[in-house]
Amino acid sequence: MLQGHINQPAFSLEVIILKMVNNAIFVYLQPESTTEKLILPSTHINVSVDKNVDAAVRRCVFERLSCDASYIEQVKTIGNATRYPQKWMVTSIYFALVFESREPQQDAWYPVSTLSQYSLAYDHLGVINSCLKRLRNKTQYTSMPLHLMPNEFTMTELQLAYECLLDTFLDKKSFRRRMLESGLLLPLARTRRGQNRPAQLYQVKLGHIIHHFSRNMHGSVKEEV
Amino acid sequence: MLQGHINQPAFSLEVIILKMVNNAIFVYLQPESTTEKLILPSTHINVSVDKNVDAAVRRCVFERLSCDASYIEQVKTIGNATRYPQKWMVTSIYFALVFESREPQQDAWYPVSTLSQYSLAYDHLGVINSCLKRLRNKTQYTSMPLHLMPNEFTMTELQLAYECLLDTFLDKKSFRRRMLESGLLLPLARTRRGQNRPAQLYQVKLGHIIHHFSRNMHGSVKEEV
DNA sequence: GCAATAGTGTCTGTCAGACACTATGAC
DNA sequence: GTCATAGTGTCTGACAGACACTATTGC
Repeated sequence: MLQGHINQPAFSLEVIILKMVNNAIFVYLQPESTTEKLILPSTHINVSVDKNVDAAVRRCVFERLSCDASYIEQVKTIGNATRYPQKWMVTSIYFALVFESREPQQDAWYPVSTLSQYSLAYDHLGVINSCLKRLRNKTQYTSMPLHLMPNEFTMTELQLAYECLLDTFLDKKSFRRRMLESGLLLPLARTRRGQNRPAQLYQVKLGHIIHHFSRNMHGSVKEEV
Repeated sequence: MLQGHINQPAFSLEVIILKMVNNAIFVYLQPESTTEKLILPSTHINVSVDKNVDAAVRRCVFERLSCDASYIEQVKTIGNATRYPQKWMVTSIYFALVFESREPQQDAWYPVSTLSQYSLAYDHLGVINSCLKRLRNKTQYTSMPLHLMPNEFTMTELQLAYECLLDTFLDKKSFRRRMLESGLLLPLARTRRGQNRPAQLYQVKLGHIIHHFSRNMHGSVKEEV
């Protein structure tokens, strides 16, 4: 294992890679080699390859998924002597949103709603939960969930993404109004056809990073089933 | 200078210490020993003293001001090979809000509005500005400025703090409504007397960290003078 | 009384929530 | 026609902004 200078902490990165498939959020985890417990993908800075920390995070994602993250955000940097045994370690935690349409089958994707059923190493369950909390918070007042969407999507699909993150129902009219008036979406000349009225397809406008709405969105609580 | 392992970046902390005196924000800066340019206070983790990164930040503040920070927040962690010459360095940037009533005279406090007149080392001016931008953003929808206040304060003093951070005028009625309805303030049995009607004194309720309002506050633009 | 600042009453505007409504496709 | 989902019209309620008003002190 890499070690820092004797008097200096080592530095590592951990990435919470999230994707959404069929209105459920999945996180990418891998078994720890010795204990078989699940851990977050992690890497160290490779000073001869990585231009900066963000680049190292994107490398970490690409090495595992062979696809680029739509969005990465630094959540926090934790550093103490106790998180990992016998080592004063500083770790920057990131989340990475990716769009990947493949079904999250037997491989390394776990639905975040059922994480407590698995055995996660260290404090990784807590770290994931605090990041999800942040993502959910930001979903209330930003356009962040746009980064979980495919290239083309309908308004209903976007609304389902928001609803899945917030775990509430949103009103269709309010949601459309908010999104359309934000000017973030580009209506395409195409529609998605089904057994019903065709739905307008949208794209995220070029250059979008994140939009901060001036009011929060709450929605109505989903009933317990 | 402390160095990380040959293949690992070194880790450091930089702290933007802010205080408010007479409705102006001041930042604590110190001259770099060799160039006399101004730099942010900075420290390295001392693995035998610091319990965690936050503790190291508080130590950094205390060593310089002999007082505790009211609030610290990690802004971001920057890491690359170019910010400091010849060294792949990872740095966590924090801001620390302190209340200190002493006049910011000849010593190390600089009004943030005039920083461009001074010569700051490296990218420190940019780092300070991006942190201030964040503080200003959060001032629009959180109770963060409460941490810049003394133990007891009037509603008008609090409003002036918000106005100074946002650089806008706020409506007195809306501001009072928002603050009082938030339930964050404890009215004291005391008033501040002057040449006018005495003003109710308030204290921040115990346990307050930060409150997120459901709408932004904008205010009206201050006229150019 | 006046000056100064504290604090209120109340109207408007904006936007989220609610929810009934219409529109357009497949069949 | 029916069913299904897309999309609209329009009212309400919460809360920020505007601004004129009253209240309480020192002098």
